[in-house]
Amino acid sequence: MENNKEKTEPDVSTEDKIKGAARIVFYKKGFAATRTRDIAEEAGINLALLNYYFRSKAKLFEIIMIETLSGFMKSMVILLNDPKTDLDEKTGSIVSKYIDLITKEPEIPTFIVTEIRSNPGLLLEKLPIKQIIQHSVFIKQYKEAVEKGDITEPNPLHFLINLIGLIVFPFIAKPLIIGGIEMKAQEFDNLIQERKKLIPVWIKAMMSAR
Amino acid sequence: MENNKEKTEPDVSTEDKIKGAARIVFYKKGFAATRTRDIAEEAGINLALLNYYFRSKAKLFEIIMIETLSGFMKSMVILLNDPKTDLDEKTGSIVSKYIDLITKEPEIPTFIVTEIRSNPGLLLEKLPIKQIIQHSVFIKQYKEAVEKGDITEPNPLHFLINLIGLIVFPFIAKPLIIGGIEMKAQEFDNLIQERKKLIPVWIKAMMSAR
DNA sequence: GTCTATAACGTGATAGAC
DNA sequence: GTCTATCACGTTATAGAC
Repeated sequence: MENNKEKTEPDVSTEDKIKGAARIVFYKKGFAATRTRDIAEEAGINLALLNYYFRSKAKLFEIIMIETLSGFMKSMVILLNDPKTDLDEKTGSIVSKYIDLITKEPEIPTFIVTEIRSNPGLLLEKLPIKQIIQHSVFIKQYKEAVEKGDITEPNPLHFLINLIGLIVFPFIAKPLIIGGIEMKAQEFDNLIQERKKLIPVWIKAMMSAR
Repeated sequence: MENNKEKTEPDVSTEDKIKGAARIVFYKKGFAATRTRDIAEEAGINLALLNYYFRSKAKLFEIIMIETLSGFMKSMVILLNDPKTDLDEKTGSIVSKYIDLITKEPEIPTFIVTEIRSNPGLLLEKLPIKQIIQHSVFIKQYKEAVEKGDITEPNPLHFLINLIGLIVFPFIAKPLIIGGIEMKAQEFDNLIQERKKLIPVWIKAMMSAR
């Protein structure tokens, strides 16, 4: 029912049309390579309206950036702080949740990576990752598992980097995989779906390796 | 002896000064966000010289891009095709080689990822990844290991994605790690050095998990 | 709120003197 | 080969009519 492009949607506000279009274009091309004309055209509106609703290209970008980042992190924080799930369940739900999420919007990881490079300061003020992760249920459970000997790697940062990396990296490297090996888009999707089952198994094996 | 910035180097050709500066600026900012003036300034030469030696910004970029890509892939192809090493040794040498390489030039992975997004066609003509990898010694050895039951995951693509991802992802996510967790640069380097020993162990555990 | 027209500016590239 | 000066163009942003 609401599955169509913005252009054919009748009852969305102009402001939201612009934001939707900005998301599409910024995700695909990044800030520097995006022209405000691209956004206006994608939104099906006049160029001047962009500056009427948002003051500038930079301001519009910042809004998209912050929304994207916080939207992306939100599920992570919630899942890591769930007291009702153990470590294995947390791994499984994060893998499943994020592979689905990124499959729907595959450009997001590369977008975040490229744009944070040119603006590293923006996020660390806006997103209090540190506090949330350091006092999370996950960290507590991780330390317990290390003490019990279920996990051999004492540093939870390796765990998180590996988990997120195994999920996200194929999407970041997608053009290289597709292009380098002449893979069809459908085959790539299958590969990703396979990983949904494999990554939790891999993670468990890795972190208890000796 | 030759450890200084280009600016103070006496006896490098102007052409090489420009290429060196272009590498630095393109790596850091990407094609779209780079101004030819930035490169000229970094090289300590006049802007007009850039167009004298290289026809345009795009042409200069293409040279840097191709040199970077082929330089980055070269070691991989060689190591994967070495008939004298087994799978474990290949893993170890690739991890060690690439962590050292990227530690020296940490911006390369993000540079490749971001710039290939806007120019996916460029590389797949220039780099015959497919042929080289499909007929590699590595593939042969991998299939043998699967048949012997040493490896449970039948698809070598997962192996390669995981291996490269575990190596490269921390560098790509570096601003997030450093910023998000308020890590010092030195601590990050230590983390990376730890991974040099850990990744081979992890990979072995992952790929023989059941 | 939305449009057209245009100002203001930045950037890639070149002409031409040395 | 190297420089200064400048052109030509694309892009962001705004003024002002509707």
